[in-house]
Amino acid sequence: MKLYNSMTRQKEEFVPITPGEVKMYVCGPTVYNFFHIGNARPFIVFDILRRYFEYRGFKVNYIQNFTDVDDKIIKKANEVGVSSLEISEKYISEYFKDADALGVNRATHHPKVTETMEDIIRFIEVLIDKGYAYASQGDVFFDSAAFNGYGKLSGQNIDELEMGSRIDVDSRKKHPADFVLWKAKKPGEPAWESPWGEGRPGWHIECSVMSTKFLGETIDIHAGGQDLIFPHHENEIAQSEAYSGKAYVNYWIHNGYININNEKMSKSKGNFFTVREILEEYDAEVIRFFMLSAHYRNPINFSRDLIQAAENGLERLYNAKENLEYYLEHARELNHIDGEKEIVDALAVYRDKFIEAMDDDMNTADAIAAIFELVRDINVQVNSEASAALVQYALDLLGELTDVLGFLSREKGDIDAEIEALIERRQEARATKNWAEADKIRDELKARGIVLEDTPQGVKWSYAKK
RNA sequence: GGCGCCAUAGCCAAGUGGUAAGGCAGAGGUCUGCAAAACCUUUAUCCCCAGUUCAAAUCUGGGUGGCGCCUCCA
Repeated sequence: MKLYNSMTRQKEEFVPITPGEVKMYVCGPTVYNFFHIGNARPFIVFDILRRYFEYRGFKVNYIQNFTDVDDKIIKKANEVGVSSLEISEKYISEYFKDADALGVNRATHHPKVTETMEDIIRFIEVLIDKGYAYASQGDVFFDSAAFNGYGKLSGQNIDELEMGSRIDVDSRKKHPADFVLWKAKKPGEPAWESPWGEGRPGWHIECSVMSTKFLGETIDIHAGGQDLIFPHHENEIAQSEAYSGKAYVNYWIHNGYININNEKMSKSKGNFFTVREILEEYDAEVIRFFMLSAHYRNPINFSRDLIQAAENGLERLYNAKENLEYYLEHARELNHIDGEKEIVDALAVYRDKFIEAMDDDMNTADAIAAIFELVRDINVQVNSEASAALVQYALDLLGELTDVLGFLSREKGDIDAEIEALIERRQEARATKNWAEADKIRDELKARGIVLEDTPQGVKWSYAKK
């Protein structure tokens, strides 16, 4: 499999540190609010990367942190008048509600900063001992000039950064690019005991520590949004490589933004939609489909029209699945597959196309195209005349591929007796060519969210779109 | 000022050297009591200019337009 590595700026063959295993870390949310569609992109996209690795037989150790100590959490807590711990715990549980709803699988571990404090302090002590960090009045700074690879990920030259052009530089810093590892306590802030007095960790140090703690000093993949490249990931590299003397990450993977009217969706601009509000209108799989219909590194513009188009596209996939299920129940001749081997072989080609696309830097757009081509072939070749064995094969193959992308997981379930009776009554009306009555019942069911379709084998029902 | 990304049909979007995947929307048709689903047909020479090459959407240079990072941000 090839992955685009932000460090080398090219696609590279993925070679895991340990054969058959993937150690990956994804920067998680700062929990002070509901997350928006833009935040959801890395969660979804890297969940797919993980699923794909698992599909290909890798064991994946997947770590995603919660930043539960942070300026914004403290600010929110003060506004609401509760402790910052109450805020962070609340939004961790809200995070899981939305992420679960989106079908994002839970990470192997979801470590929190508050649970990693001792490790963080020990890590900073090592950096000071090694001469990469210095303390000043209860704060600890990383000495960026002491680490000679600073800027290698972002391509920034340490002396050409416009440091201080937008915010004032702390006069205690030796170099403007130095960043804080530990912040001394200010009044009204949560704090932990440390060798430098009471305080709390800076933002960048936590990811270095948690990644090292759970995955080791060198890991396979570190992922996140492109906006984390500088300074967050750059700083992580400096901290971790200064600490261990080893390469921190083999493959840096960054997703593109979600835009609105061609501008980055962000909390500070206020041009965002929360996942919570979009889920009220659309099924979670529609959001997945929407995000995966473009390559993960390209920006996606968000709009209702595009979500609507995604919903329509997804429906085509569901129709194919439901038609197959219907054939399976109503197939006239079962279990002899004479003359069908060629069809089976033809369908299997789409699995190869799917894998080829995913192997190429997770090209989900091409992978989805392969699924659509599979569906076209299924619709042409597999019908009510097909053997049950062939129908089952097509259904399994479609399920296999869509599972990797998290589509088509919705099951129909059973229909209730009252609806069933109405369908029966309509069938009787149709038998006597009482079309007015039949159409009236069909309209009534549609109003109740049940869509009927007449097929040569009988009537097929499905749920109306959300 | 430094670093970087993008520009393909009405819309979305793959394709990164050999004469343009897929989806949505639209039009026509087949099937159907009607509808739906499905199938068939139909819609592009790839922002502009110059260059390299037998051959470029794909490489190089120069434009134009848009976006991002350099402060917290997925």
